[in-house]
Amino acid sequence: MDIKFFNTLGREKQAFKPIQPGKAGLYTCGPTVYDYQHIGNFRTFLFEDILKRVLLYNGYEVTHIMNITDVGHLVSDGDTGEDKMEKGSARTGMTVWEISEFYTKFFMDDAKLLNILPPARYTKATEYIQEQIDLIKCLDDKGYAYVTGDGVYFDTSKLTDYGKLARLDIEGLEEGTRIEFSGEKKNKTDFALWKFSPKDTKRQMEWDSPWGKGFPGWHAECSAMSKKFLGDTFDIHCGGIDHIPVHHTNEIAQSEACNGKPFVHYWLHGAFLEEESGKMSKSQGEFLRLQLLIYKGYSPMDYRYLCLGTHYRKRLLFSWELLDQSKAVLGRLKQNIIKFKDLSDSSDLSDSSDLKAKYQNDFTESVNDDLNMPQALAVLWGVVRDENLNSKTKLELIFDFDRVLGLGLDKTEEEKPIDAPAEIMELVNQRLAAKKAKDFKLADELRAKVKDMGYDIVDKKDGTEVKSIRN
RNA sequence: GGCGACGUACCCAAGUGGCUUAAGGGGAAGGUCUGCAAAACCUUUAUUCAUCGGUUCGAAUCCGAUCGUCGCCUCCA
Repeated sequence: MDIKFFNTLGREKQAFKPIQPGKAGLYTCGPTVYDYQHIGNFRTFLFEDILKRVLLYNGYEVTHIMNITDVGHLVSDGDTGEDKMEKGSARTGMTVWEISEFYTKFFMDDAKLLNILPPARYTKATEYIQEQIDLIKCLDDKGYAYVTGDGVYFDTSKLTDYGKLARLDIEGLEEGTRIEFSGEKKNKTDFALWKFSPKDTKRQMEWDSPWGKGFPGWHAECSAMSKKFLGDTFDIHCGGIDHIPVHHTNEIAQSEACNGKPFVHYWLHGAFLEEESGKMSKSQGEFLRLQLLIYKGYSPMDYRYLCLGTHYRKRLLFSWELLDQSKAVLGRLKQNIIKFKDLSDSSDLSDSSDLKAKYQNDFTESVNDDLNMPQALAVLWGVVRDENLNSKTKLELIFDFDRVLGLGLDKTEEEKPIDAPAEIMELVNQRLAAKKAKDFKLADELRAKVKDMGYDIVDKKDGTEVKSIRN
């Protein structure tokens, strides 16, 4: 079955045709490790994870590269040479290298909690400086670069199709410009390939280059590292929707100018997670981290399910109410799985392999249609509710679907009754006695009392269980 | 100023010309079970897709206008 992707290049759904049969090269723009990643960042990483899982589900061998940007993102265009890493260093008192390590670790921990499959390789920008210099040299040799007082720039007027990905209206851009250009750039869209270290300050991160001491511009890394690990031309490149007009546009310019070949066949971009006040942004102070959700009693999987509920190209408005909904749904799904597990031994219905195949087909059709996860979830619920499927088959289908959903459903286990403190158990036993004596008034009072102390009493057929109340 | 996206029930959301006089989930209401709860299960919950006009045998889906919301053009997932 074909997989269809909405290709930003062309703005239409296209059937995926890999360069090498059965294989897919995938490059996804990773985090800039100058701060924590917020759940909005992770929405994009989750979308990319789903994409990769869909390719794997279809039997592709996926080579996935994700960069870690630990240098080179300038705070603003007219800045003083400080980049985000150096700025973070000044803020925290750590060296830039310590900062990089610190936030990279937090990023990877959160990614793991969200059940995001790790890439074949994480590539740190600072570990591939030579490759970036080689790229810039290549552009310089071919006449695409020029040197100014503060760096080496790419001359975008040398390309006839600059901005094709974003469908940039260069003239409109010029007219509507809100920022003043003080530098020596020849064109508004020209961008830095290499920035020189400021003369009066010693940067923590700087390298020698044929043009002078400094650091690479923030687009160079992706072009250089994708070339190294995936080749001049590869299959799929992803990122947030915000990367279309600048970062990805410039990557294309660099790579295609140097290599003389098309850079990427399919560009996929994820829409933003927004709050009531607009999009989540690190530069606007407070932001939501996964750890905060966990602190508030939500599971990382609750958030993953939340993201699954909306198509990746549609913007998503985050709210706690929405997260509550997701938590409720996932809880119900797991309850069902536990029920099916109990029933699956006593094969309640004869198998219906035709029906199973139909569901499998429906699911594949949904995820292969530009990652239509809301549709895929509807198929999942169809399986859960279908009276003509036996429990064993339902479980097989659910776990099969979870290879794409990544909700860790195969690890679903009944919440173990916990060992409550003795004082709680004492009250629980008193209630049980009251219940047996049919003194329900006292029993209910005792249950309320226990609840106030943070525990739930649940009566089961074969006894009473105590659970701690989270949140 | 330029570029672009979006507006489907109380909430989230799929569907983008006839298979759908609109999937799925949450919530709510009623029911089964239980001393009662909780959980689970069953039933019900949009003649209607921002508004107005047009195209068509046929539109939520195409075209136009209007209103509204938002993003980008500056670092950004």
